[in-house]
Amino acid sequence: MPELPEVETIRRDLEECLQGAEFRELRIADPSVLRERQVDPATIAGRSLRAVRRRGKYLVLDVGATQLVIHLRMTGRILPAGHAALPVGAEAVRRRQQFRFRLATDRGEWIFFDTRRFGTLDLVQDADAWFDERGLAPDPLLDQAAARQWFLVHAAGGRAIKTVLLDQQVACGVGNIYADEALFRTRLHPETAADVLDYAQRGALFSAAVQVMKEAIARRGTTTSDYLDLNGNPGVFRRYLNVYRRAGLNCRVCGQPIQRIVVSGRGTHYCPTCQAM
DNA sequence: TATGGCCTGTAC
DNA sequence: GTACAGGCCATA
Repeated sequence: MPELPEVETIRRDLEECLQGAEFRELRIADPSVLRERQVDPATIAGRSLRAVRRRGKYLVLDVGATQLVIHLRMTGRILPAGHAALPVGAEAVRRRQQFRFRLATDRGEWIFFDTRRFGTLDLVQDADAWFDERGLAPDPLLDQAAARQWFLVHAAGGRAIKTVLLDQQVACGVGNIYADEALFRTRLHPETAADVLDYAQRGALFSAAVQVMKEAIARRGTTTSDYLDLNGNPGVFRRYLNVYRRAGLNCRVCGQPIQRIVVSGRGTHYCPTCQAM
């Protein structure tokens, strides 16, 4: 599922192929994709793409007065129209709602394809203000010092540290894969209460999260099942994972089997020896 | 602060 | 047939 490294990979590719492109049409095929509508979708026609930005797991297409805020959630993909990974024929008809919106430009057409239809599109005037209103944390890569300070202050309370790490108001961009990996690297048990950690431990956890996400970007992200980049290719960071979806396999550090538990409703993977409570 | 709902494809 | 994948939001 796309987390910060996967979204950043898509952002870079989009920037490379679409920066300066002129938009012709934004066609909403599945109305449920569109949440916030501060701007009429018709107004993007004839405008050119100024920049492609990202904050956490949100992608932002900046068209001047309009900002298209895209969230891929679990199964969202952005692919060129006609790509082999898209269903065709009767299958495409059956799954037409999964073609959630289309973006036609003078450089071709792109499809937001989303099997489970959890993804969202918000049309807003000022994406950063919109994120701030929702309490989203600063981006840990774009604004590392501010995000670190924010994390030190907000990673508190009696919640499990894994839950806190997944809270986008505390550390934005971290999802289930990189939360488990950052906790492993910091040798923290995922159910440790956040407020028993001192500032040094919180800082180390933040650094581990940033580090593992940077390494993942260098490998174009992690594909476990659904994620594909803009060209339809998977990310290859999966082979460097230490714990995520490795339950029953041996820990690469101590050789003991990796365990799977559920923490706030999510599959959580850790080494009981390296990450003793 | 914790849970259920949103969704559908895949694996047992 | 059932469990599971899980980011985010609404609700209790």
